[in-house]
Amino acid sequence: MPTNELIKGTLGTIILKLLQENGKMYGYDITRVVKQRTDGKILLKEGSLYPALHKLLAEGLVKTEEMLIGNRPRVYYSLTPAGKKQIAIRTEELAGFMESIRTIMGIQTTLSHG
Amino acid sequence: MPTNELIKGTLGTIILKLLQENGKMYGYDITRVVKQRTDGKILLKEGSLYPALHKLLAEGLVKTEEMLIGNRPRVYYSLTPAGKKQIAIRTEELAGFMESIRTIMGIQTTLSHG
DNA sequence: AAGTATACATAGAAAAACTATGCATAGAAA
DNA sequence: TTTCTATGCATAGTTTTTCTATGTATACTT
Repeated sequence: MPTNELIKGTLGTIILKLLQENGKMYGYDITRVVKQRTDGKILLKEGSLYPALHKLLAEGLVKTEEMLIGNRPRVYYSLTPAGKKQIAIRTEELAGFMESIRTIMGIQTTLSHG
Repeated sequence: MPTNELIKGTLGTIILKLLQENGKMYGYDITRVVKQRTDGKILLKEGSLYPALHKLLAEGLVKTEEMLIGNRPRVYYSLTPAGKKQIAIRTEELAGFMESIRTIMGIQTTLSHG
């Protein structure tokens, strides 16, 4: 029950969200998207990513589909129904947590308003 | 070098920020302020708080001042010059990280604009 | 031929927060 | 007066997460 635990499990939530957007993705793909979307600020390591994916799989939140591209194996991940449900829950949890942190820290969000 | 590590160390940053605002605080005090400011969403446990305070102390970012209230010991923490410098650095780091997460997750911030 | 990018994986280390204790004072409720 | 709750500090040990460091292998580029 991660009521607290100051944000742990963020990576799992990020992965679920990306799968929701893109339908199916494979590991290497995810690292690139995260890197690109964060201007290189968040660099996922294989040692973080693959265990996180395996955990989501064990939890039944994602499923896999293996295929060969040429001679190279590739494992696509996509959401299960349970995974789809989890996204709303986790996103809200994460948003709420970040809102709390912002309240404490007095952090302003970068806004282009017009 | 916590370039990545998905937000670990947030607690230390929170503590520094609260000390900056309030000048000096003691442990139990901090748990109450955090609870209050986050509407009970973040509940610091002693097992998290005191080790975090001790670590900040060991890093030279805070200093202590012990006193007795009646017969009860109380340990006040306040910022050292090094601690004051750290706040800007860590706050920016945390803000940048949260901005990245928001970008990935597509989280909207609650705004009252007019 | 060598280097870089792609692609998956795991073992072991490190860090952070947690649970569960322990001790003790103080005030309120029963 | 006893018990419960709040205050106040502390640590030992566990769990979780991410990391570093490897290992294997294909594919493309130079």
